[in-house]
Amino acid sequence: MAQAVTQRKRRAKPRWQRRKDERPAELLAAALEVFVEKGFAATKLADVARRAGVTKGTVYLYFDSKEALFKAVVRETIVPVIAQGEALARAFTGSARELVERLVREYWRLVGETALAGIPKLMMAEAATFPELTRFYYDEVVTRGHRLMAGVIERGIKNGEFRPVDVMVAAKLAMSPLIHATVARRAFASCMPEAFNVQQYLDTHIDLYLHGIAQQ
Amino acid sequence: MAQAVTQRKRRAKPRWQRRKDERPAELLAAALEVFVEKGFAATKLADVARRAGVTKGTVYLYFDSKEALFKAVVRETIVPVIAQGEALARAFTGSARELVERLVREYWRLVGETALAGIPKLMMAEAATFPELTRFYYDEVVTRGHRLMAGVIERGIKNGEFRPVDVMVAAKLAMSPLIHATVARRAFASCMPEAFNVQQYLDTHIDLYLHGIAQQ
DNA sequence: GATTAATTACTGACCGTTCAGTAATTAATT
DNA sequence: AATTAATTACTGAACGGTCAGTAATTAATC
Repeated sequence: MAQAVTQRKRRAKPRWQRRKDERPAELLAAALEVFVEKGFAATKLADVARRAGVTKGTVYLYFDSKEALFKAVVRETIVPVIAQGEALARAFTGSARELVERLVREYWRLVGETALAGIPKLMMAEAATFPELTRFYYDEVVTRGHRLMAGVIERGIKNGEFRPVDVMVAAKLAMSPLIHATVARRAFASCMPEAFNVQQYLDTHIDLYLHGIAQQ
Repeated sequence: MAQAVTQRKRRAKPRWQRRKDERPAELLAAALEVFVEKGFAATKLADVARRAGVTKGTVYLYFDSKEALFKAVVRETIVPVIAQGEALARAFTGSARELVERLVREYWRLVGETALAGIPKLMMAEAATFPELTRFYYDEVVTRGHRLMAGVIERGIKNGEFRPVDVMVAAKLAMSPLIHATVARRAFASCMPEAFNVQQYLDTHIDLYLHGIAQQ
């Protein structure tokens, strides 16, 4: 009788569960949150673990160190998005100006307004601490993203939609208001209570940019 | 005789100097460097002190705590620049488009390519840790800067140089490629060995932006 | 020689990392 | 199906290095 309480019935939930397969992803998601919020140095692994529903020790079953966890967060979360953008550009059949607009809005949908928005902030903040990771990020994310946009702009120049400009520089200028907005919005979230209509910001950027680069 | 070596002669330079008046500014300059490079949490006060030519204890003669030092760095280094920009705009007599260009280039000269470039990076990274400082920075730097640029754009719309757009949004879009460049350039400095011609980036931004916002 | 700017030596809290032990799960045996 | 043995995912206490902050001491300047 008294035993019935303590005795493990099928239904009673145990103090913890074994979730070998799910843990890594859960830890990465928790780590992304905390790293973005606090930065690398101020992040406590106990905090990450708690958010993932485990304790500190468990982190070390799946990652060698705090640094390894950090690197895994960056490497495994952001690259897929670039690939997605590249696929979109390949499949697109409309005009260059339509594709520029599409890519800008898609970036916001997939990065700007998701948890991934934290990654650029994190890389800016921690670049000096992790040179090799920074190199990876710069090559596989920044440059690859710029090349993607540069290709579109080149297409637009070739078919007469756009003025002749340095395509790599123009690509950076198409992206930089986006990156800055993703970073700044998080940083100053508490300071812009009502204002900063993101949609308007995106609309105006697309409008000004396409007017600016348009032929004649 | 043996004394003559240890004895303090007039000429022999003392082991350290008392520099009550200069220390604060020297400590702030050193602190800016280290905070920017390492972030708040990873910065060691002993390191800051060493760069300022003193030891850790001295820091506490002039600043209450690490946090107080950090806040002083932000508060005392950046605001003067804004005031300078405002004065420039007031005194300017040319067209709105010339003033936009002038402000963009001036921002780069005074912030982008100086040690001050670290401040925006720092604020993005540490905003969550210092809400009250962030509010200060947002009000006294970000918003004030945007209002400055918005005023110029409004002038341009009124006199027919520019198309009618939301001036605050347009102001943000004039600045965001600059802020992003200041932050990204530091973060990825080691990754862009030769490339990234800043002048070309500025020129193209001004060109595209003014074309984009120009009437007709 | 009095004052105080600066150094030096110290403390205590914090946190990444380790690892012995525990409990959840699976497999083997009856 | 029930019992027991074996496995291993997970816990949490403990260790040790680091560093912000402080107290005691020294020496530069007036």
